[in-house]
Amino acid sequence: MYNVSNADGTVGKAIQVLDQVASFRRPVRFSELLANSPFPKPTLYRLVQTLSNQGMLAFDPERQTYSMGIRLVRLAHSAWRYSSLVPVARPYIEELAAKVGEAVHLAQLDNGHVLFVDKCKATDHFETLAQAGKIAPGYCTGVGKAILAFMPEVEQNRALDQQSYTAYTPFTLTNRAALMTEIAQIKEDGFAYDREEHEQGIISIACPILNGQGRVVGAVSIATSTNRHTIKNLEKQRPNLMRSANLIGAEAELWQVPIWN
Amino acid sequence: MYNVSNADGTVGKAIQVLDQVASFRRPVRFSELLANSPFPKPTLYRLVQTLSNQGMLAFDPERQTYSMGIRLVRLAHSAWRYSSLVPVARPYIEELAAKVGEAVHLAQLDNGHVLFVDKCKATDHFETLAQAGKIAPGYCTGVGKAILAFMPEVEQNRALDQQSYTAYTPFTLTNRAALMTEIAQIKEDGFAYDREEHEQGIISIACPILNGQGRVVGAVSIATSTNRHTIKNLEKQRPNLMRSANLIGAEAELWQVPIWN
DNA sequence: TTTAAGAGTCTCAAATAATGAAACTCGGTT
DNA sequence: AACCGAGTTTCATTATTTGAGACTCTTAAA
Repeated sequence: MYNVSNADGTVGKAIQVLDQVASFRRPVRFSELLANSPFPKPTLYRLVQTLSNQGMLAFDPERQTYSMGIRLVRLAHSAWRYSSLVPVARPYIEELAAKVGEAVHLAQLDNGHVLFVDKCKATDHFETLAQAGKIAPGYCTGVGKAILAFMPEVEQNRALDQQSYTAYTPFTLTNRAALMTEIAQIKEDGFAYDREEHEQGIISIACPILNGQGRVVGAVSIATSTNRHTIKNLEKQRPNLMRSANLIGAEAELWQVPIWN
Repeated sequence: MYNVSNADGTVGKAIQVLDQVASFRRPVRFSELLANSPFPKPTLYRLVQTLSNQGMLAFDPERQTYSMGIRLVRLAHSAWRYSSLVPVARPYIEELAAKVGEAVHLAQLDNGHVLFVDKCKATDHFETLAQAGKIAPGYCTGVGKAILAFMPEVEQNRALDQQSYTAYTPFTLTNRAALMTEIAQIKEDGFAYDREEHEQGIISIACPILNGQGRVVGAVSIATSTNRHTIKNLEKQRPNLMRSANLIGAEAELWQVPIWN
């Protein structure tokens, strides 16, 4: 797990600023950044300048706002294309999506965050991009819970503490204790369910992807709506889902083992 | 246009390293990086360490290789979602794709590079892995030439020098002079064509997206295959394409004007 | 087994870049 | 005219970065 807390040097600080800008999810003024920044004014100012120079941030001189730079998209393309689970998992999740006729999600870990990295819908193919890189809440999604359940205990504890436990729906687990019970069950069972916990009407079944050392590297899920299916129905997909997860895990093993977590 | 050449401080160097790792398009060893690095061994070493700590690079201890870190995907999501042309252009390119029944591409500039940022297919499952963030060659794609043609002269000159002029197909324009002639034509005409210059059998018509100040901020194209259409056919789409480009340009204006170039 | 070579890691004094309090500029108020 | 807040710049101080070289460890050859 990488270490965000003790910023290593200037580079660490710069990345911290990137994170901060990203957290606003909109163009943001310097003073807004300054207000929640640990850095003194000139320091922050220079960081933002440097990042803008480099295209990691984009400065709008008209409105005097900063937003995330387009250069990140170029860099991330490489990450996504060559060093995520995606290149390995693509064929398997496509196959799975075709077989079950429902949306299949692929997620992996980034510093305790569950990150959607790919998505295949049986019919349409293009919401994918909109979703790649999106953060999935760990405590109320199928992939999130599957990954959490199989994380090493120390990291799991840390991750459990970091969850917001916001009640998105009446079914959301809204405290750590409830989630821990659920997670124990998932670990025993090998599968996680999202019972409309994140969005009303949306359910899913998820399975962790383990590498050869039994370390969790991600999760796959089949998502559908309550109009079309029930949890009972989804359970029938367990063999298919597990098979895909195992194949991905096995191949990820052979292929590469970056430290994602 | 941001300034990559004169690295600003440590942060600039770190980003330079990110670019270098990205350029390999595969996991890369420290010594490989060192071989083409302007930095002395310990300096490069510490930079990769820091970047790995921060999740901007991923280190595989098994193989001792570095690849792009998954954290970039998370950061880029914000860029893509909140500060690219995509959120503004999405509805228009979807509409256009539906209307013409062909693939529609959206590209914008990143430091002289033409970057695909979105793509809508009408229906089909053509083999197109996620393209977002992919660099399009400027000199042999529709969107590339459209953008190049409308760039301010100084930047255009620089960009023209940076092209590789590799002959992907027999139709590729393989030198600056040929491209300049073409570009003059495009500027007059308002439209650019890709006549199988990048890939045999693939043609497209592209139109620049101009903001209120007449500055080019991106381009839209309709791409198809020679099996289905001819350039003559594509010409009929000029009104549709132009209308979409204008709408996007107008809205981008109102919305935000980050410096992308 | 020894020696050599190469890749990766670490050290430490010197060089440099980052720091931040304070001061300045520039619109827009009061 | 004085004030205010946001953004920018200055400059002496401080802390980080730097990189030649030395060290370790693994692998390969003698």
